[in-house]
Amino acid sequence: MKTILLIEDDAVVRENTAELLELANYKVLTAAHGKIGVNIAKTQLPDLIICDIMMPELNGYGVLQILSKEKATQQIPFIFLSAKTEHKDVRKGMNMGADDYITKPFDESELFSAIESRLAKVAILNENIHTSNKKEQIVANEGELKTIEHLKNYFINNAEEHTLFAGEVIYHQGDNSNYIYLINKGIVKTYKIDEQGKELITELLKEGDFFGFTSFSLNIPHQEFAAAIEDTSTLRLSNNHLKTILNNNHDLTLELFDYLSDNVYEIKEHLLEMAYSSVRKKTASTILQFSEKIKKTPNICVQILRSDLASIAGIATETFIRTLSDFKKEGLIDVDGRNIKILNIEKLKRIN
Amino acid sequence: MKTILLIEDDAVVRENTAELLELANYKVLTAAHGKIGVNIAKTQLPDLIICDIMMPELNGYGVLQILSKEKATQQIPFIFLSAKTEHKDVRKGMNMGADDYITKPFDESELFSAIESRLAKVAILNENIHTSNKKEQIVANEGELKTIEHLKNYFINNAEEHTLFAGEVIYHQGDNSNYIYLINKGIVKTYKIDEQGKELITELLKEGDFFGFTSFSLNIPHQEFAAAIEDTSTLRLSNNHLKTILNNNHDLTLELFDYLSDNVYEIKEHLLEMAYSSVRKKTASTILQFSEKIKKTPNICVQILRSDLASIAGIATETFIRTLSDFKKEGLIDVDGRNIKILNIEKLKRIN
DNA sequence: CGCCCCATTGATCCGCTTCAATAGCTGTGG
DNA sequence: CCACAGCTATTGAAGCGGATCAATGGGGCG
Repeated sequence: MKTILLIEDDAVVRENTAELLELANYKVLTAAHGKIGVNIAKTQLPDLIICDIMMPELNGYGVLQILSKEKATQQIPFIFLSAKTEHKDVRKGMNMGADDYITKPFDESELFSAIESRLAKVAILNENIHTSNKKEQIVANEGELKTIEHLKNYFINNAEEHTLFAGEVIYHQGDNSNYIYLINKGIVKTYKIDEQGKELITELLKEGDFFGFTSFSLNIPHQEFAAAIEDTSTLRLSNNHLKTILNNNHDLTLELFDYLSDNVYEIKEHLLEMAYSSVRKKTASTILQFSEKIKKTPNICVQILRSDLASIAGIATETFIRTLSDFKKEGLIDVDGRNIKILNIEKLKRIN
Repeated sequence: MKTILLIEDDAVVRENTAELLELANYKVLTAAHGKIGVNIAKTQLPDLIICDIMMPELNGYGVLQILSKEKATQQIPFIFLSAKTEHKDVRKGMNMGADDYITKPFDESELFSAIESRLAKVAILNENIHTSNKKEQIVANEGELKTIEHLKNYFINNAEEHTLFAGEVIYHQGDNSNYIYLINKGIVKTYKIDEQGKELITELLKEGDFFGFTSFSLNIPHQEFAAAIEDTSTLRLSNNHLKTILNNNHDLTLELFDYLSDNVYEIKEHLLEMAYSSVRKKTASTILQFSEKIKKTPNICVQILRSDLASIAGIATETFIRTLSDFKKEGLIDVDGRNIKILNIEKLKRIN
């Protein structure tokens, strides 16, 4: 019988869910908050953990972080439980290494399918480890790249390094697309230029991000520009090379597909904001996004031109600066030269 | 030795390219415009055709159309040659059944790699036809779905039909995403709603389009709404079912990947316009896009609410209508009830 | 030390949204 | 078959938000 650890602060949800799981013939351990959860996880080593995100004492992210540091607990499948809220929270969790997540309220079928699929994955993984010592060697080649993390490793070992100075253009709109890039170090913007020469930044990319996808089967040239915002090192692999890899690694292909659709949603979010939001909102969410994304030091936007920030927001540089000044007067941020420090993150998020 | 037919009106380009190809040991036939090209193709049955898009007499699309109607010529690989121009033109060509395209100016390596890869595909195809009569039966199942067209057929035969009245919502933001949809008949919009309740249409989908992708490996809920604009029939297949199919059909997965990245570019284009274009431009390109996309009768926008059009453009309904009135006065369009008829398509495209 | 690029602030102007009122269309029920 | 309700299209007027042009201030790099 499989053991499941359920960490959830709301007693009602906790008990209902536990009951459900027991009916489904799992052994259930429960914890009312993160700290207890971590202790149980370490001592009992359950087969799977389901964990709420918003909790007092120690929240879900913290639990995941602690457990993923220890060898004994790091490979236990971890499923987040969250209210139907920001997509971003989810991605944050996934980036930290969660395996799946379920939104509250959920029905049984969702819950069980998530659990089963995660347990099944572990089973397959174990089997592979036991049966295939030979394969281990291939992992270093292109035989067995299951996840995007594997692909990143492959890039590090096999791709061509390409270093760029701040401001240098990586590709132009209309260039043939021959490479897929992974950022090794630095920040890159992809942008478009309209007929009047105004620049709009469509994506900001940092260490660990891929870019440069157009099409695998066709010779479609790039539809946008890419340039380094600061000194940057990229790893690039030819389109065809990557295609060969994908041909041998179906799971990876599906992961990349997900990566891309995630991307689509982010851009659509941007689209909505672009269409209807006030300059105040655009400004606020641009600095929030940038500081969150780049995160050298928390809550600070550093070393980026005002004009670049403005062209993420899609507004005039002067307007952007004016709004910054307003925010400063209102005590929401502090400006020190080129750096912007966020003082009141909550109020900034609530701006409309 | 393989024979290549080159159809190109510009004598310089034609001769240079022909020379290149001959050096590479192909037999080359040349034609100075579409009509000659079609004749040569029918009589000589080359192994591959390279054809310019913009030509006098009969343009590239026409050539492709004619040749794809005849059994003898329809399976000859067809590569378009085009100036580095609108992405859209390319997609148009691909939809009509071209196999690849090359942008001018090109270098030899591009040209040869395109040719080789197409010739290789044909070789594989032939081999399959000769060696595998058994497989033929499987094609009807889920064994061998190589292209998106195959997938569409599969949907028609296996997916659950779902009919909707105009205005009916297909899924809400926050809903769990369990299905992938193919539109059988009708028009669907996907849209987002901002905090003030304003609606922005992120995509318009018609017969033959897929939508509803979120993630294959995770339980990510929909991040937008989808609703029928007119009475619509969709075919839907569960996420897991599609995933199973993709697991068995790698080529199809790559095609879907391309389909999605194509999508990304379209949305980014929209983003740029949203950010910096005037209302006149937004209005013009909205009606152009809609009439082109929906194309019941050429150059007419029919049966769509003004408010829907305005929320593609991302502007107020009143502003949209006002701009329509202006266009009418300027003789660019004609308005008849809910219908909009485009009179001067060129001028409309040039609006800024 | 000086130049140049970038940040900042001011003033003006116009395009677009919003609110409001009216006209036109469509479908439903008596 | 007509009348009325409810929705959609259209036009008008007013007010404001943001772009643009222009000028000044500041900081880093050669």
